Amino acid sequence: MKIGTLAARSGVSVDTLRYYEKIGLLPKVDRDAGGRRAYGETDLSWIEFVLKLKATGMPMRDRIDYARLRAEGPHTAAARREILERHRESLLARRADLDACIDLMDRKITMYEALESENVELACM
Amino acid sequence: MKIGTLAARSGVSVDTLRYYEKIGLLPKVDRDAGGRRAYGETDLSWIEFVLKLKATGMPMRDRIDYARLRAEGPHTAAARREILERHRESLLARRADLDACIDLMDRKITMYEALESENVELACM
DNA sequence: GTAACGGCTGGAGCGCGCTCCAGGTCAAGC
DNA sequence: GCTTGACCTGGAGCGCGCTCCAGCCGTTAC
Repeated sequence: MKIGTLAARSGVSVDTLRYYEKIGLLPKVDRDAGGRRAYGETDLSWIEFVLKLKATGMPMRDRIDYARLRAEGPHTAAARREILERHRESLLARRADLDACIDLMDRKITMYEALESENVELACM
Repeated sequence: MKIGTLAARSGVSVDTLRYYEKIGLLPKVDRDAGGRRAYGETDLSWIEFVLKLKATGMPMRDRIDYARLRAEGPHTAAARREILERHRESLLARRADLDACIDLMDRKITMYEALESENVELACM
């Protein structure tokens, strides 16, 4: 699969794919006879996984570290697992924050409802 | 309270506080005799609230919209409530994404554990 | 009185994560 | 064979959200 196809299938632009390769987020990929990047299905799954890590807020440097370890081979498995475990912890913390903020939204919304129905004045909304 | 005190108490830098005022995230504040910004406790609570909105991913433009409505007065309460309700919905969606990603981390971590203990080879980690 | 500090303004600079461009090569369709 | 278009590289540019700076003024401590 050529870079345009991968871009279409992954939703990542061609320029961004080349940029990701440059910074080490994607492995150096094989080239065809004409020097063009030739991707496989594995590359697509990898990008999709990396996008998930990104979407859940894993910092760029951790994603790059993880990618580098993956490129180095199977003997880095333990280090990769550690990165994922740290990320898992941060996700749990973020979920707790999110829950607290959802509660806050609920309380604020309730205050606004009270304010609208009773015509009460409240400071600092 | 002067801007340096507010910066220390809110954890937001002096420069950033002035920047926030410039873009409308903080209301135009009263000045003392010497032309310096004089903040009250209400300003601090407002900043803390805005930081929470930021921390949970409310886009800058929504925060600014909300701040503008707040500055306009109590008759904008309904519009402000709507912004909070939209944000609440997005937080619920984000929590669902987060849960899915935590599951994914758990599965990947389990795969790594299997890989380490059984010395099995797995593609695309 | 004076030095030092904190605040003021307007505007430039910066780091991140792309995004775009010039100028070229290569290959597939007609 | 020629056109068209996708791909190549290296490097410049950009928008966001600050962050820093010059040059100035007022207040506070000694």
